[in-house]
Amino acid sequence: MTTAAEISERITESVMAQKLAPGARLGEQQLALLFNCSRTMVREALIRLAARGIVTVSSRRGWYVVELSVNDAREAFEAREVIEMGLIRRTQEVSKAALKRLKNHVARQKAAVAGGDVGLRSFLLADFHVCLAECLGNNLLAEAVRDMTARTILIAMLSQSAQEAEQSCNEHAEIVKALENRDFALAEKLMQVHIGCSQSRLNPESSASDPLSELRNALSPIPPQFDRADSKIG
Amino acid sequence: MTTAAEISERITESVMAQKLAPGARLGEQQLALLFNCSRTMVREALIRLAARGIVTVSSRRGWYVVELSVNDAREAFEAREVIEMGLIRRTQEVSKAALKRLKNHVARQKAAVAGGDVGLRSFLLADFHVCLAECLGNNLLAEAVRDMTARTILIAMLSQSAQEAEQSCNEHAEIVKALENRDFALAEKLMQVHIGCSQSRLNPESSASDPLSELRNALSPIPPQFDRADSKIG
DNA sequence: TCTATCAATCTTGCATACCAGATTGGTGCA
DNA sequence: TGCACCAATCTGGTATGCAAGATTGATAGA
Repeated sequence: MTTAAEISERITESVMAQKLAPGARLGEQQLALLFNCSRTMVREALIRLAARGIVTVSSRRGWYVVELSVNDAREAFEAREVIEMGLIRRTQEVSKAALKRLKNHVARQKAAVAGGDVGLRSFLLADFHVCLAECLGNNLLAEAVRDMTARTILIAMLSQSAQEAEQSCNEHAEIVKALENRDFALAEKLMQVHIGCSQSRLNPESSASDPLSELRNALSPIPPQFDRADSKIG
Repeated sequence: MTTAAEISERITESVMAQKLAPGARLGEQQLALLFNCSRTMVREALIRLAARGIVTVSSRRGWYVVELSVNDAREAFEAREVIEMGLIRRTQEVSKAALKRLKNHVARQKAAVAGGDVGLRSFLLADFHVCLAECLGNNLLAEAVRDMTARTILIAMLSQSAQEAEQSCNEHAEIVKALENRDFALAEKLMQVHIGCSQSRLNPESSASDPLSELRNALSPIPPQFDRADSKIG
């Protein structure tokens, strides 16, 4: 059996690892089978995730990973900027232990980027921000950052390229370095640029509030050079 | 019947109105009776509230309004400062409609302070901060502010005096005025002082993580001048 | 051939029943 | 009198069952 907490954690992590796309269906019965538990447990997990803005339920139709509107997207990025920059701004010192933890985290990110496990890479790059909030001494805001980071991932679903991931990772390293040098103004500025970058990489036509977005995207016309001539089918 | 959303809203509002003290018991059966619905609905509401940090459950003992530790208290106030100051800082303009709404809200606060309804007064003074976040254009952060404001209320349970309420209200008015004058730096500073004030008014011996706090408080020795001689009982 | 209607099926909504741990009050023994 | 043990009861934990809305596919009529 699996507890509701475990189920919701697994789902959150899968979202952060980009293993669950926006709009993905989360059937109660399916999940109950998968986690070998009753629908009650699954429902409890989904209700929690709904309260955190990760999933939504459409009455008697099903549970789905949220699909954010462009305004939702703006709010999520703004929220992260406000919280993460604000946390750095009011920091006066970062403990040795915290710095060590952060450096360690960046090292793991580097390894994941080099290793090529896209899921792990995506998760760690997002989790860094949660880790940072914890290291700056506020678990309450760290939880908020977790939810909001998950949301921003659900927008930027255009899977990050290896190159972009490496840049992200480097920016994280620079932020930690600035914190170590007690140059908090720089750290704050770096964070602003870092979050701004993710946001600017957004594909403005993607997702949005259009319930057909997924289909539209999947069925978009194929460029000539990849046409049937090069396909094995047909 | 009552829906889970309504139940959780009612409980949140009661907390904000200081009608539910930290540590207050929320029995499933009791609530089901009160709201004329099944325990399932009540549980759903409580699970949501738990995800938002308003209530906790002690296994097979019961649900309770959260009692925050001193560190939780620090984090909650810090979180509010970060979010609310950050939101103001990045504001470049407040729409006419938003200003009107804010002024209207302050007027309602004034009326409540004058009127003497302690519950309504407490609720409105807290709700102002949620309203402000909404007016500054971020509903996601507004929801976060709601939860965190509720938490700070659960710390400062030493019911605010009428005088303090009036001061709070005046500070809100000043913040709105600064926003109207586009003096966002001033507004940010005023907000910092305002939140700092609530925090500094904390009674350091209150609540904390002591499970006996409520009893301890209720059974604290009675000062001589209010002793049995003046009591009708005995 | 196209469309409108209906039935079968799938999925959540909600209540209830039963289980197990925690608490409390009582009882008997030292 | 005080303590330890036990049983009754209270409370949440979990599963299950049935109801009802939504969807989909089939069928019959135009």
